[in-house]
Amino acid sequence: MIDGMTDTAGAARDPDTVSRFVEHFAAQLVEAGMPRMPARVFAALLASDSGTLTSAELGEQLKISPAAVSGAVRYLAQVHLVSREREPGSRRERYRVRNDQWYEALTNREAIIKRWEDALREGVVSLGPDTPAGRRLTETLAFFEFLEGELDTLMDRWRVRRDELFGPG
Amino acid sequence: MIDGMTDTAGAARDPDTVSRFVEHFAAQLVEAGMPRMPARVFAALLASDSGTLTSAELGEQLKISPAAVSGAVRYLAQVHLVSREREPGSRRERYRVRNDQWYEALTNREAIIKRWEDALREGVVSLGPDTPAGRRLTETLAFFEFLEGELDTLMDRWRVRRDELFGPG
DNA sequence: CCTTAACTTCACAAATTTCTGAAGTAAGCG
DNA sequence: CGCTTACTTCAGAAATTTGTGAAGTTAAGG
Repeated sequence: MIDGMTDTAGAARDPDTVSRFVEHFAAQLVEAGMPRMPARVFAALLASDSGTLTSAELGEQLKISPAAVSGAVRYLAQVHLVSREREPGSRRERYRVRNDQWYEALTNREAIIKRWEDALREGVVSLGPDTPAGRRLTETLAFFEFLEGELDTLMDRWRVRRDELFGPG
Repeated sequence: MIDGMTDTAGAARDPDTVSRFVEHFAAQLVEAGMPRMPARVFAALLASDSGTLTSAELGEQLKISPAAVSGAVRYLAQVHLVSREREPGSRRERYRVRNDQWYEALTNREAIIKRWEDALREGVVSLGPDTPAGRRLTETLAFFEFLEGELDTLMDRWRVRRDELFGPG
C-alpha cells in the first residue's frame, strides 16, 4: 500500500486520476459542441461521489475563478443538466447532477427540434409545396415530427431497461 | 400576376424569399452548434430544386469567397451531410444533399457516442466501480449503449413510415 | 505541353468568444 | 443594523475562431 492512499473498497480518489478523467470526458463534450467551462464543471460533478459540489469546490478543483463557475453553472442549469440547491441555513449553494436528469436533458432537444420544424414549414410555403425543393423540405419535416414522437417512447423503454439492469429506483 | 414572376406550379423562386429561408434555417443550425458557413451552405443546398449546387453558385448566392465554400463543404462532407460529385468531363464539382443521407447523418453521431463510452469506461476504472461516482458512470454508460441500439431500429421504423407517407423509393 | 479553369491551402486580419479581476448584491450572523 | 461570506455581474484582456485574398495544385482542353 502506497503512502497517502486511502484503502477504500474501490480505487482511491487520487486527485490526478480524477482530474484526468474529468478533463478527458469534458473534452468529448466540447467536441460535441458544449462550451469548455460548462463541460468541465459537468464532468467534475459526474465524477463526484455525492453528485453535488459547491461553487468553491468546483473553483478549486478546476482552477477557475468564481465568475467562471457562475457562468458555467448558469449554462448547465439552462439546459437542465444540473440543478441548483440552496443549502438550508447557509448562503452556500450546491450544484447537483441527478442520474436521470442528464439523459432527459439530452433528449430534451425538443425545443430545438420544434424551431427547426417551424423553419421548415415556413420554407415549404416559401419555396412552394409542389416544387422539388418544397417536397424535400416536407420530407425532412416529416422526419422531425416522427423523431419527436419516438423520443418519448424511447425514454420509456430506457426506464424499463434501467430497472432491469440496476433494479427499481 | 406581378411582373418578373414566373408562373410555375409552385411559388416563384424569388431570390429574396429563398434567401430568407436559407438564412433562417441556417440560424437554427448554428444555434444547435453547427459553424456558420457550413450551416448556410447546407441550407442553400436543401433549398435548391436539384439538391446540387456548384462551388461558384454557392459563392454567388451566399456572397462568400471560394475559400469559405471550400471550408464549409469539407466540414459537411466530413459529417456526411453532403456528398461531392465530379461532373464528368469537367473540373467543376457538384455538392449534393440527398434526401435520406441528411437524417442518417443526424443519427450517425455514433462515432461521438462511441468516444463518450470509451471515456466513461475509463472513468469507471479510475474512480472504482464500487464507488458512488463509479456507479453513476456505469449507469450513464448503460444508457449510451442502450441508445446506440435504439438508433438503428429507429431508422428502420422511419423508412417504413416514410414509405407510408410518400410511397416507396 | 502550355493555358486556363476550378478548387484548395495558407497566412493574416477581423470578429467573436472566453475567462478573469473587481465591483456589486444578497443573505446569514452577531 | 452592520459585518462578512458567497455568489453574480460587468468591463476588458487574451485567446480562439472565422473568413478573406493570394498563391498553389490539379486536371481539362487546345
